[in-house]
Amino acid sequence: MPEIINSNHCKACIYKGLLFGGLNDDELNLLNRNKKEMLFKKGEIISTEGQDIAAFLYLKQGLVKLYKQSPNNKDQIISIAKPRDFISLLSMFSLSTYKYSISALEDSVVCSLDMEALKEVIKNNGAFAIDIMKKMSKMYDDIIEKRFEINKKHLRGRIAYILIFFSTHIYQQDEFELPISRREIAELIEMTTENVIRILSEFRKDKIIHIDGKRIKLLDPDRLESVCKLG
Amino acid sequence: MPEIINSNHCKACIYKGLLFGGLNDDELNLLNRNKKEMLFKKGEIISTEGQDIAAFLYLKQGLVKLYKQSPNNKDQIISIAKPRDFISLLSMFSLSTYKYSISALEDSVVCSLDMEALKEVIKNNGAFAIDIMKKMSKMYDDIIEKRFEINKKHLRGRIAYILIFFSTHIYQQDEFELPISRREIAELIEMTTENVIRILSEFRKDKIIHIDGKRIKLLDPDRLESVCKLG
DNA sequence: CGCGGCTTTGATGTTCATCAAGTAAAGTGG
DNA sequence: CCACTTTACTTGATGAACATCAAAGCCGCG
Repeated sequence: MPEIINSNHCKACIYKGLLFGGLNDDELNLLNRNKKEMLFKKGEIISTEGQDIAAFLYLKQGLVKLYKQSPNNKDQIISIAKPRDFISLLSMFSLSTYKYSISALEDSVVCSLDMEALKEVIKNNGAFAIDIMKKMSKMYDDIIEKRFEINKKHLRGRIAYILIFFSTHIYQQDEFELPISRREIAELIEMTTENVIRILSEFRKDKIIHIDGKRIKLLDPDRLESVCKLG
Repeated sequence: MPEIINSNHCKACIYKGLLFGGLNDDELNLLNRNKKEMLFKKGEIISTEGQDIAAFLYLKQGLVKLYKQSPNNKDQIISIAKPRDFISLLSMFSLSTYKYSISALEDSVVCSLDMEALKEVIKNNGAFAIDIMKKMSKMYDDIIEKRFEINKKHLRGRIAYILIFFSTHIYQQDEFELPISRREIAELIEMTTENVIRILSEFRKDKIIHIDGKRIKLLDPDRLESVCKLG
């Protein structure tokens, strides 16, 4: 169960400019009315596919995964979302239920707005509607493009890709703690857990990376980059 | 070069209800002003990725493919669109240029609306904005879901899938003319041309289908269905 | 007529999933 | 706190699935 935490009025939110910069006071008041800010502990589920959509969510802090559940314990991770991402955007206009599940990979702070209120604002503010569409479109395009990129690559290229992804886009550091298990890596880049491990070991033997459990250090980012491109 | 053909006023369009049912006369007049209806011959390119987005397109007749071009002659087909599909929806809110290329697989009639006019209508009509979002969201979700489904399958399953797709969703018949080459099938379901041919031949030998060039007849749809599920 | 694109089949080798088996780490209940 | 169970991680061996290479026939088009 997430902990509800105190929060500012939307008007004073530091993230307002992300999407709500063009709204007037009335609109912000409407959004603020049923607003909640919640802290999800690592591992907690934020929403489950099939559930009724009640809230529009965005991530203020932490890291989450969007995924589809599969029967035989083989989930499919669609995407990793980071702070400032609108994590319920993909389900927003589905027929009433969430298309994907979301869970916290790290302790995460999520801001939750009432979906009906948001739709009300969209209806009355066309410029805002277009902003939402742009965000939605970009998020979808990124997912599709990433999928194709990953599928084109061989396994070594995929692992390189995902290491660069975490290093460059998530942590902005050469050394970091992997937020997901080997198995989740497999679910994200469509291969088996065994091969994730095998190839990480190869990279270690080749002195491209250093591994200590979940702690990864990129020793030779250039070579990793070239494996990503060519593999 | 497409041929411009005469067309009704939007108000009288038989496809109005698809998306424009809730618009008033002023809005329909605005959309109608720069409207064009065009006939593209089989093989003609309707739009190219990277081009400036000027028009909102929908397909009245025919069949088209949406695809991404790749350097070494290996395109990636994203999706096949059929009449009543809004084929420029995916690019609509990208930063000014088309994300995908579109070309005609069969002689196709495309209705082209001025994109700026359409955005104007969106801005002033929130309910319409939401309708567009729903359509957009569904189109993207379908693409993503289809991608995952295809990638999970073995090659035989993929071929079965695509045969069922054409038979059920496009032609509604057991016998039909494939609108795309073996190579395009490969580009659509991510395998090599040789294997497309090989597996079609296997299906022929197994008496699951009958092949005469591009003409396909499903002899045993049930078995095909089960190959699709299990393969 | 010849050239290029599409189709077809066979042979070959690579990539990868699967199976098996074992160690380490982490949660669970008495 | 320790025995117990489960889950995560790791490595090797094996075979299946698949891409690649090669060669040839076919057809339409300039």
